[in-house]
Amino acid sequence: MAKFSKELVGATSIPIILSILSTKESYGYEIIQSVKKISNGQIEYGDGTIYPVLHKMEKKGLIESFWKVSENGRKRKYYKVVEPGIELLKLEKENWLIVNQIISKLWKIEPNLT
Amino acid sequence: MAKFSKELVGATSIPIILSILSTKESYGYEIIQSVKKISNGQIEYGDGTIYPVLHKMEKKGLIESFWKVSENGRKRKYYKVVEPGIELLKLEKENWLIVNQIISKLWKIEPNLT
DNA sequence: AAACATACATAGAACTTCAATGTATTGCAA
DNA sequence: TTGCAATACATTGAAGTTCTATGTATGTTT
Repeated sequence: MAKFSKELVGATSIPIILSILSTKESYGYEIIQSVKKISNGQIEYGDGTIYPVLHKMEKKGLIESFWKVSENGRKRKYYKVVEPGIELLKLEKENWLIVNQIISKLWKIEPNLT
Repeated sequence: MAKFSKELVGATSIPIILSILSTKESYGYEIIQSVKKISNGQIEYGDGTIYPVLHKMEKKGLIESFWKVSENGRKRKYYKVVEPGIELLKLEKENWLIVNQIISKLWKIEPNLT
């Protein structure tokens, strides 16, 4: 997969997916494409990564899924974020900013803040 | 422990410890105190967190340990970072900056990088 | 002497990761 | 028409990770 450590991937996959779904509902394959595009190819989730994470998020009540048929007849499992997911996303953002400040202080670089 | 998710803790513990050890050699208990101080109490590693991570880092050849006796007779296991650890720290920094930019773009926060 | 802080260690239950493998369907090139 | 690639979702399980709980030990303070 990508060059990032699995720890970093593990720590950011849910926040990233929640962010994408908070702008519009999407399906697994498209989410993979979105992340690849947004990261200029730096992050590339595999099937074995995205689907278990989506299933876990749904099980945790962060997102909901529903099937749709596209215009060419293709069946897709769409996901949309629900309230608990929105709340978690806010929390993840706050925490990320805090940790980023700590790390920036440690590394003597300017943290990015609003 | 702290309020951060274990994923975020897991993704940042090694880079943070490497950073601390890159400024001066230290021992477990002191590293815990340093991190707590730098983060204003936001991050608080427990014994069960810090020692397994230090052992893993040593096993991976990132750091080396040696015992010292302090002025009051107390034996302490000091750790110092070695070349592979320096290299990994550079990599972790780069990756963190990249991921931070991706996340910031996603969250519409202006990243401000050196 | 007891309590607390300091100091290091480990077990193991619970959880996580993701490559490998699977099934399925549509579009396109040969 | 066939074969391949892209699209699309799914699951297993080996390997790894997390961290509470518990342990031992020692110096300092009460």
